[in-house]
Amino acid sequence: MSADPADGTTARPTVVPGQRATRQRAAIGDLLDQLDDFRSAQDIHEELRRRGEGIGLTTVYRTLQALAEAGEIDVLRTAAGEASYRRCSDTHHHHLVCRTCGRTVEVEGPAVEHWAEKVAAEHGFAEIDHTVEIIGVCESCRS
Amino acid sequence: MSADPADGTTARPTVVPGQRATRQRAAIGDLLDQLDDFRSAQDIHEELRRRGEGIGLTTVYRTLQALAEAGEIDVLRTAAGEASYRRCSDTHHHHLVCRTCGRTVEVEGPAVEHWAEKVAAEHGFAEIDHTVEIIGVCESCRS
DNA sequence: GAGCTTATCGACACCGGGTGTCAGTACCGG
DNA sequence: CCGGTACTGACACCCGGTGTCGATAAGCTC
Ligand SMILES: [Mn+2]
Ligand SMILES: [Mn+2]
Ligand SMILES: [Zn+2]
Ligand SMILES: [Zn+2]
Repeated sequence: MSADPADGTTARPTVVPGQRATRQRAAIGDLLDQLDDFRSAQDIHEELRRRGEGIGLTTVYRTLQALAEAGEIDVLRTAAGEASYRRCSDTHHHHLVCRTCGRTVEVEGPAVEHWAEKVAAEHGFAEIDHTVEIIGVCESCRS
Repeated sequence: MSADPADGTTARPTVVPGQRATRQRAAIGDLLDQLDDFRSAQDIHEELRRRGEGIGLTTVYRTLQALAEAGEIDVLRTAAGEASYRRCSDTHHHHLVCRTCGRTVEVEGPAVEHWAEKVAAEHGFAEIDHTVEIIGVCESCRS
């Protein structure tokens, strides 16, 4: 989970040169490790304050964005258009989310990946990116 | 394309009882028929005004939403979180969109549909819905 | 450890897409 | 042609998110 020892081989830009390790960033990182479904910036800010962390909402917004941009966490938009974040495994995957409780399962499928690339190529599109999310109601929410 | 004759079999609630046909709705519908990539409510409003239609932005927002909710048009969210609309074919499909010019191609694939259902079932999820969008750069935008 | 440079923080003003309100308008069934 | 009511749209407002900028504090140097 930590990073950047003296070896220059692992190109994990976890700590971009010039990036500082602050109490606030640590707090956000720790919290993300504990949560396991997608949460909005405001949720996270609220939870941190509840736990007694002094931290500003602006900081939470920007830190989450930076983490997302760095690929350390995943973002997805709720139906309302709000961004929500979650620390995921670092392999490519998609999400199966419960629309009631928010429970999230990481899923993957070569079938989709191939399909996406094939379809794009057939239409002359390049530099492809794709979003695939499945939303439904989980087992426990149905009882 | 039209609907609701006297037969009670086709449950196509295109014109919900109590819904009125107004000049504004007609104008929006006509414009949507002419455009063929995703446009925001503001784009559509602007274009209508340019063409001399007197119409309020609020009306455009609400009409597009209603059309989307009725399944008559598709919605998708831009990277900026803005909703954009397009009249599509009425069969289930997904989109291949150019991130430069917005050119849109409807695509479909049984492979993805099956995959989504299988994955959901495996994890005990029901009442599944899914979003699949492919974004890239189209051929002409690359030259 | 002190000093210094500079990334970061965060209160606050602000932005912009979208929504609630409500008085005025115009469909449309009778 | 009329009346009831769905619809319209100007306007105030909501709210997630961003720009600003003085205060703060990492972390490197000596
Ligand atoms: Mn994929
Ligand atoms: Mn599908
Ligand atoms: Zn659930
Ligand atoms: Zn293009």
